[in-house]
Amino acid sequence: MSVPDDSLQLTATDLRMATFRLARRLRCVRAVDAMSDAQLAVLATLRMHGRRTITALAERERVTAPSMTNMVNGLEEQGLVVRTPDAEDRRRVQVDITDAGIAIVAQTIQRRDEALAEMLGELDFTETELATLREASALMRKVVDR
Amino acid sequence: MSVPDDSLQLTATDLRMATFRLARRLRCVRAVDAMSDAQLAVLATLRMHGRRTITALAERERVTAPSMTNMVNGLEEQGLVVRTPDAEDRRRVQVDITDAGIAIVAQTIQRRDEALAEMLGELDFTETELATLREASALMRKVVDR
DNA sequence: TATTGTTATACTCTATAACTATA
DNA sequence: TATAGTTATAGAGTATAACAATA
Repeated sequence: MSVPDDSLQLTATDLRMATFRLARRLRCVRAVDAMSDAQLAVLATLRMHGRRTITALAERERVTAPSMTNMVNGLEEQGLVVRTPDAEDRRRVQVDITDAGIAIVAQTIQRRDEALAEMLGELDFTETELATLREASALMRKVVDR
Repeated sequence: MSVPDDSLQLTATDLRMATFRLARRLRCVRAVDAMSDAQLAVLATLRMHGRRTITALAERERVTAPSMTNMVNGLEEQGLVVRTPDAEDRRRVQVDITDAGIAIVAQTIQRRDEALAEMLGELDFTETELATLREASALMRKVVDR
């Protein structure tokens, strides 16, 4: 190994604390107050990866199929997704995000980014500090995607 | 202002995405699988800041007083917190974390840090990259605490 | 009167078990 | 038989409204 375990542990502790606190702070910024994190996560998945079956969505969100059925019911009632029967395998149901659903995800992301950008701006960070945050972001995504 | 809006917005978007993904990944690591995020957050607050009234806990966790009453009931049934009537103001109830509650918070934090340290180790990050993550963590905490 | 906490009630998200329809 | 999805039912966490006890 190239670095001592101490460096890894210290870095992990710092990063864990900072990540949870910032996520918690940003999570409460939404396009629609009534929208739950669970619903928003389903919409974000559909927006990024396109139509998915109930089972595929349940696996991705790590919930059971009945839970996903329930959640898709709620989203469909709000007009944010639509169910389409699968032509090839008639047991399956494809779930698509609607334009209204896309708009809510886009607006939530925009609000969070604006809120965070404003926080960064208020602290008068230097270009060097902002660059550090961007480099760290790239490293964090490597950790998640590894 | 010292830096262009573009830098702020780009940094905010990178950091928002990385933060949410890493938090989501680490959130599923717990000492006890049956423990919810909400319960864990209450325990962590009590461990860090000491005894608190129901109202103070509700404000800190941004939930209503009835919700906090409900959650404290659940934690008390599990022996993780205890209610103590306030001697000075008998309307109040002080909530204290027990040794069992402290142990669960400590174990969860340790598991998450170990999981993250292992992820960092597997990617063979350099000392420079680890330092970038620690610097970014400090900046993120400044954002949250500002 | 105002504040602190609880109870009553309801809605959402979660689960497991049992069911239907299809492969 | 196995798979995809739904329904039935239950528990946890959330809310608002109404209440009791205390300040």
